[in-house]
Amino acid sequence: MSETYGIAELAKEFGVTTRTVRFYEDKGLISPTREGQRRIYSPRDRVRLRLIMRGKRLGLSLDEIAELIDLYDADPSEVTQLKQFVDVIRERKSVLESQKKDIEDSLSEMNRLEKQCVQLLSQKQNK
Amino acid sequence: MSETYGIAELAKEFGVTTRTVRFYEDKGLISPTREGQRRIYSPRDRVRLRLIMRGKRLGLSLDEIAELIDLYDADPSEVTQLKQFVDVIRERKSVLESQKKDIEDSLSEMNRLEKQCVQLLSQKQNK
DNA sequence: TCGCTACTTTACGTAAACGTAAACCTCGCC
DNA sequence: GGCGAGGTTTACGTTTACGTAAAGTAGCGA
Repeated sequence: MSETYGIAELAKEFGVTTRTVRFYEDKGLISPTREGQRRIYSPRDRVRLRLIMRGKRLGLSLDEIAELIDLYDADPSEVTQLKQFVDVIRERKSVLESQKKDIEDSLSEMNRLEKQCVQLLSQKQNK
Repeated sequence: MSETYGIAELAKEFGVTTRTVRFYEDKGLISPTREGQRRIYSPRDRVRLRLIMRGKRLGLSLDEIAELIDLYDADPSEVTQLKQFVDVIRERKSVLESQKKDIEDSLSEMNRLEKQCVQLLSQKQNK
């Protein structure tokens, strides 16, 4: 029998409120079962929450995140579907690549700034 | 004498509406000069717009972007300020690093999915 | 002088992603 | 059997980042 989680437990683990977790359910991002009226979360729900959080860190909207999660779940049988599927994946990849470039540019600027500061500091300290 | 730009011109270049450009001015992110009542944008404003767009692609809020732009502009004279400055930069760097990791994870998942699809496709095609 | 185009201010509207408050279960414990 | 902790639904409130409409202005060509 596999592990289950309560709402407070998951909320705490991911650093959000229970309201947020319920909100994601409203949006169809997770679908816990019920035990009476209480929500019971499966490991699968937990994985989804992890995906949601990563999406948010990358600046995606909940709608975009939903589409991505569907990507993981989908199981395209038709060849046509499969081809569309590949297109979506490549689309997504190119977005990620350009985002990666943005980050690398930002990082090298930050490194430059840091270097300047450290140098300035050593100058001021040594006089 | 250096180049200037009109609002429609810049809006078009960055793929946003003029409303958006004015909104950023409202938020203090850019400050064009005026020629009569019309806004005149400098190359500096243009650079800032570029920074704003990159920030948005990385999922930052306009407030966060404002802070980052201040980072570039700031010219800390005091040693104490300089040290704080370095702290802020390192903070920012660590956020970027973890974002980079998220992206790389996403990318490898996409690659895995793509591979699966392509393989499935070739199976179906060859039967 | 008219009319067009591009720009302006003012202001109300909206979608997303929750926050917050109210009022109601229900389970375990003293 | 009361009650406190933790969960639930319902619903209105809030912030961010603009959209959109109205009404005015300024320059420019016919």
